[in-house]
Amino acid sequence: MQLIQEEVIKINQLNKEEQESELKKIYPEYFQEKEVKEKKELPPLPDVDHVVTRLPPEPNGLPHIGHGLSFYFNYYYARRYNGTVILRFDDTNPEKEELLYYEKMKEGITWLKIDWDKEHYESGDLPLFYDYAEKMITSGDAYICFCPQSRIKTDRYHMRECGCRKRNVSENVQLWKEMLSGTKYILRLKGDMKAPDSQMRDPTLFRVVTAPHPIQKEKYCVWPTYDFACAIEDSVLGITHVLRSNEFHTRLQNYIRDALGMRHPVIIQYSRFNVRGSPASKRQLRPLIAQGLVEGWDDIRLTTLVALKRRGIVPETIHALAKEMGLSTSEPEIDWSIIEALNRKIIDPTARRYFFVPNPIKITVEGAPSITVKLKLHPDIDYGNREITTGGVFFVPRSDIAAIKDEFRLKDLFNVRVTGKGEEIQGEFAGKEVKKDLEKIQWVTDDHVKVRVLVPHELFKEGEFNPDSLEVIEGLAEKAAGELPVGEIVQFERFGFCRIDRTGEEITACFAHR
RNA sequence: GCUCCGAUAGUGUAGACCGGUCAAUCAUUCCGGCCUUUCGAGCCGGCGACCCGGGUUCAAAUCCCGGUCGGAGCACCA
Repeated sequence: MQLIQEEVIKINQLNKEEQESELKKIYPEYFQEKEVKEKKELPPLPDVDHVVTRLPPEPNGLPHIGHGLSFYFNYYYARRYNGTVILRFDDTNPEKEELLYYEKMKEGITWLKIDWDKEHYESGDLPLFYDYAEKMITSGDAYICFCPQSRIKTDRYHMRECGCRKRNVSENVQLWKEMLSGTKYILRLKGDMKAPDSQMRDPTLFRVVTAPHPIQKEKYCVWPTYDFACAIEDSVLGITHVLRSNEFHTRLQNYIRDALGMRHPVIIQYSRFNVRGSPASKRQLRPLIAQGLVEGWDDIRLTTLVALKRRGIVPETIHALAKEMGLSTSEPEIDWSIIEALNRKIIDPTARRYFFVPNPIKITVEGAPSITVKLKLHPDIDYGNREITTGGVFFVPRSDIAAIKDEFRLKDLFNVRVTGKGEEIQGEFAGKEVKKDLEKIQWVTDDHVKVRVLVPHELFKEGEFNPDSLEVIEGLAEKAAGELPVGEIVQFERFGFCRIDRTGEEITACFAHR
C-alpha cells in the first residue's frame, strides 16, 4: 500500500507528456485503441494474411444506398489489407439482367470513388458450372427432377421425397445431357428432405431458361441458381472474405462447397438497413414512378445512388455512413439527419456561399448609397469573393421581414429602418455600423436570377405516401449564382446546402439539407 | 409453422467473445449558452438507454434458460 502511494505521487509529479511516454513503454495498446476510436474505423477482419473481396451486383436495376454500403465494406477491407477487390456480376438469370444495368452499376461504383482490380462475369463461366454440376451428378449429390414446380413446393413443405430422387447416376447423366439440349428438367441437390432448415430440402441447382442473356445471347439454356453459382465462384475466384447482408444464408453454399471439396471464404454478415421513410425495393418504387408520384429513379427523395448524387450527398458521406453503422447485425432504421450531418461536415469546408432569397418581397430603401461590395465566398476559408453593386432596391425573404419590428441589416451591407409594409416594403437607410443585436438578412438586388429549389421530405410517413414530400420553393439568387455549373454544391446562406441541378433562364437547385 | 439473425437513449453505434474499471461510449436529433455581419461551421453544457422474467455468481448490459418483439430465409430470384 505504502509502495503504491509513493508511486502514485511520483507519477502525478510528471507532466502529461511524460506520463504518456511512460505509459507507452509499458502499455502501448492503450494508445492504439484510443486512436481507432477517434477515427471511427470498421473493426478488423479475421484471417488476414491475404484478402480478396468481391463487389457482387446483379445487373438488374440501379444501385441504391444498400449496394453502396456493401460495395464500400468489401472495397474498404480489400484496401485496408492491401488485398484485391473483384467486381463480379452475378448475372445468372437471363430473364432479369439487362445490358444497361451493367453500366449503371459501374457508374454507381465509380461515383462512390471505389475502384476494383478485376472484373468478372458469372455468365461467362457456364462451362465451369457444368463441370461442377457433372461432378455432383456422378458423386450422387445431385439429381434430375421432372416434377412440376407446385409439386416440388408442397413436397418440400411436407418433407416428402419424390420419385426422381431414386434414379441412378447413369440415368441422371443421360438426363442432364437432355437438359443441356433444352429439355425442361431441373437439377436438384440431393440434400436432406427431412432437414429442419427448409433451404436444405433438395433445392434447385440448375434450371432451363430460354430467354436470351444480354451478354451470352442464346449460347446457353441451362443456368445455375444463385446459391450454386455463388458457392462455386467465391471459391474459384479465391475470395477470402465475403461481407454481405443477412438475407443470404450460408449453410447451403457451404454444403455445396463441401460436397465438391472446395475451400470456404470467411463470411461476415450484417443487417440490411432502411432509411426512414424511403423504400429501397424496386417492388415498392416502380408503382410510385409509374403513377408519377416521384419523378423517376433519381427523384431526390429516393436513396438510389443517382438520387443521392442529385440531391447533393457526396460519396464520402456514404463511406462515413458505412463506418458509422459498422457491420451491424441489428435492423437499423437510419434517420436522414445522420446522413445529412455527415454530409454537412464534409461539404461545409468547400461549399461556396451565395445569397438566395426564398419567397422574395421587394423593398425600396430611401437614401441608400450605391455601393460595390465584395462578399466572401466562404466565411472561414479564402476562396475569393464575388462583387455586387447595389442601389436602392432589394429583395428579401418575406418571412424574415414579417418578423422585423423596426430595424434590420442587409447582411454585409448596411442597416435599414422599415417605414412601411404592404405589397412592398419601404425603408430608409440607417447607417453602416454593425450592430450586434440586429437581425442580418440575405438579399438580392435587381440584378438577380430566378431559382426554383426542390426540397425533399419524407416520402412515406407512417407507411403512407406523403403527398407533401416534395416542396418547391421559388426565389431569387444573386447574379453570380447564375454562372454556377450543374453539379456544384453551394450553401445558400441562412437557407441551406443545395446542389445546382439545372441551369438556364431559371435555375433549379436541389436542397440537400440545412 | 420451421430455420437462422437480432434487441443499449427519438435515431445510429461502442461495450458483450474474456462478468467487476459501465451510476454505460461516440455521433445525431432536441433544448440552453458562447462565438460568428448565415438559421452553416466551431466551442461549452443539458435531457435521454442496457426488451421482459428467471437462473449462475460476492458481482450480470455482458454468461445460461424461457418468453416477447423485430428482421431474413423456406423460388426453376439474386
